[in-house]
Parts: sequence; C-alpha cells; structure tokens
Amino acid sequence: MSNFDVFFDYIQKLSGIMLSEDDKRVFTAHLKPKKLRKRQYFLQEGDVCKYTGFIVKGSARTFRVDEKGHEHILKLSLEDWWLADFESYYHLTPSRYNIEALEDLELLQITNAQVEEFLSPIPAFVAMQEVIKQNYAIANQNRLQAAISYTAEERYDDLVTNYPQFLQRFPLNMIASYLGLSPETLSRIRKNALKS
Amino acid sequence: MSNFDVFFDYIQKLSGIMLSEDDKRVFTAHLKPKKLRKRQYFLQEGDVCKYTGFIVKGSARTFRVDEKGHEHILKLSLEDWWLADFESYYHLTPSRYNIEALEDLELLQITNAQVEEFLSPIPAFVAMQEVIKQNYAIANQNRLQAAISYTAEERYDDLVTNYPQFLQRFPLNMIASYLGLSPETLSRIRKNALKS
DNA sequence: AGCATTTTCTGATACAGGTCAAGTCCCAGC
DNA sequence: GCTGGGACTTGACCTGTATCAGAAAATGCT
Repeated sequence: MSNFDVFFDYIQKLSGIMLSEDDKRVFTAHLKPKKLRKRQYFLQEGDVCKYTGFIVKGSARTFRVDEKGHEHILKLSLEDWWLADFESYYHLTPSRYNIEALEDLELLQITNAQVEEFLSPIPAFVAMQEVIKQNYAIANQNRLQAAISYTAEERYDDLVTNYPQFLQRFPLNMIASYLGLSPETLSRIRKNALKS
Repeated sequence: MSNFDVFFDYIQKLSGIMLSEDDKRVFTAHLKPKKLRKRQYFLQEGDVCKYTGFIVKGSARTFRVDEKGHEHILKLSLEDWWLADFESYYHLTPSRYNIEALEDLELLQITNAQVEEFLSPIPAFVAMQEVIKQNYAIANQNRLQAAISYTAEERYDDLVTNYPQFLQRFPLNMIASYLGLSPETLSRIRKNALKS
C-alpha cells in the first residue's frame, strides 16, 4: 500500500466520507512526500512552522529547551498523526518548539495556504480537520487535568492505559520527559509497579 | 446594549464576517437566554453537557472532585467565552466535571443538535467555531507546557502577565486550584513577589 | 452594628519528586 | 570481538510544595 493509500484510508475513516477519484488526484498533487532520517529536525525553535506533515511511518517528539538547557517533551507522535506546532502554523509566529524525528519518518506535507486553496473544497478534508481539532483540544484538556491534579504515579498509570504503544516505541527517558518527570523518578515508579 | 447585541459584536469581530438581518433572526430564535445565580450549577458531574452557553455577563469555574474529595479547577471562564465541557458536549458522554457560577451568570445557550441544524449554514458562525477550537487547543497546549515544565512561581507570573483580569475577578484559592497549587503555596509566592 | 463564615496568611512539619553520583547493561560502530 | 556511549537503575541527599493547625482579616447576613 502506497503512502497515499494509507492517507486515503485514514481520512475516509475519520471523516466518514468516501473520496472521489478527483479528490484523490487533488491530494496527490498537493501533499508532498518527505522523508526525514532519525535525529533530523522537522521544525527548529525560532522558525515558523510552515508545514503540517501527516505521519505515514515513524515517530517524532515536540520539545522545548528551557533557560537551564533542560528539554521538556510536550508531544510524542506516531503514525496517523499530524506533525506541527499548530500555534506557529496557524498564527505564522516563530515557534518555541523543536520537532525531531525519533525514528526514520515518512511524511506527506502541505502548507496552510495550500490547504486553504486546494483542500478546503473537499468535504472529507474539512470534516477530518474538525475531528482532529476537537480530539486534540480534548486530549490536551485531559492531559492538563492530569498534570495539575494527578501524582507522578497516576500519570504513568494513565499512560499505560491510554497509550500503551508509547512504551513499545519510545525510550523511557522520553516518556519521563513527556510526563513531566525525571528519568530516575519514572524508573522508581516502574519498580514499585512490579511489586503490586 | 442587549445580550444579543453583545453576542453579535463578538461573533462579527472574531469571524471577520458581518451578520445579515436574517442571520441575526436565526440566532435570536435559537439561542436561549438563561440566568444562573451565583453557586448554581451549569453542569454536574455524571450528566451529559447538552448545552454550550455564551457568557454575556458573570463568571464560572469548571472543576473536578478527586477520590479524596479535593477540588481541582480546570478552567475559569469570564465574559465572551463559551461555557461547556466540550468532551461531553461533542461525544455525548457523561461529564467528569462540574461547572458552577462564581458570579451571577447571563448566558445564551444552545444544543449541539440546534447548532448543526440552524447555525452551521451561517458562515460567520462556522468561522467563529474554527477560531475558538484553534484558540482553545493552543491555550491548553500552553498551559500544559507550563504545568509540566514551570515551577509554581513561574506559572503564577505567567498568569499575572497573560490573565491579569483573573486576579480582579477570582478569589486566590480559586486561582491556586487553577494553577494546581495549594492556597498556602500561592500565598507564599505572592508574599515573595512583593519583596523583589 | 454584631456575629458567623469564608478567605487569606503564617509557622511547623512531612513527603514527593528532583538532583547528583556511580554502576550495570546493552547495542552500534569500528 | 572489542569498545565507547547511551539507556536504565540504584542510592544518598536536597528542595519545593503539600499538609496541618491556628490566627488574622475580610466578607456576608440578620
């Protein structure tokens, strides 16, 4: 199955709308396949995030570097997600984040201008965007709630329940940063979890 | 200025699209004015959030009660915001949150079904929804980032900078809960801030 | 005005999680 | 097959924030 077929499947499933051959041709014409090797950057701090990229294969992390030089991972992304700093993408402001490939990445990427011009007439695409924004807002709300009111252990349990794939695909120090913990604390939580 | 005029102003400003007299009639017909006294609930845990309410006047808090009976405020809302648990509203699932009026509230409320049927044909409304979802997702992302990587003091400074109105309108124990802090810690942070 | 309630502040103490340092394991590259 | 570096763990210690208790100040109610 080609990269575009993966995408067509995804959008049809998410929007509940089938794509015509014409629709598919529009996508094929404007979504630009792009490969990134592990450790390459999709976005660097200070740059404007001009593209969103649909992840066909691979994984990435979105992180910020604080004044003390410590990295904080805001987002971990896998197949079937869109890669971007949406604040920078929609507002065209310089991003505070870096987005780095953690495994070799295959993307289909596009600019917001192209989306407006070519993709917005496609109902399935508009519906997909709706669903994505909704889900993203809800997911962030849930993580926020966890961050302000759960203990470190509860947050980890949550991750195990809701995103078990993360443990397969990402090293523990990345998971720790994603949860807002030091790697040492996560290591201890996991040791305790084994006992019970 | 009537409650509807406040709303018309808001939607025209946010969407960048003027409303026709016909559009206005549609809103007037379907947005239901509703008043809540201080301490009344807009939504209770376990119920489905059937309505979104546009806040014309007043304020509210969205909070969760944990197993130990402690309250955690996820959201503080003022004029010109929409009141709802969007997860429950869009998915029609029972909410984990309570929404309570902190001051007497004047709302214009509507169900999702009515939105789909009557408001979705109005371009300004669709554009407004877009902007709101985007802003909400971005705001949550920023708060999330602050929660996992900032100290208590940095989070408070952030609030002072970005939402100074909150300090005028909400008591400090609510602000503390919103920041994920105990009231005592917030009190100490404020005391320290005075010195420097 | 006077009383009750809520909000805010202060001090003492406890604990979750961070930091630093060292050690083990494991895999990638020569 | 060796080796160097990253990933993960463990232990000792430290710090920020929570918790508990009580006092003071502000607010609301009759």
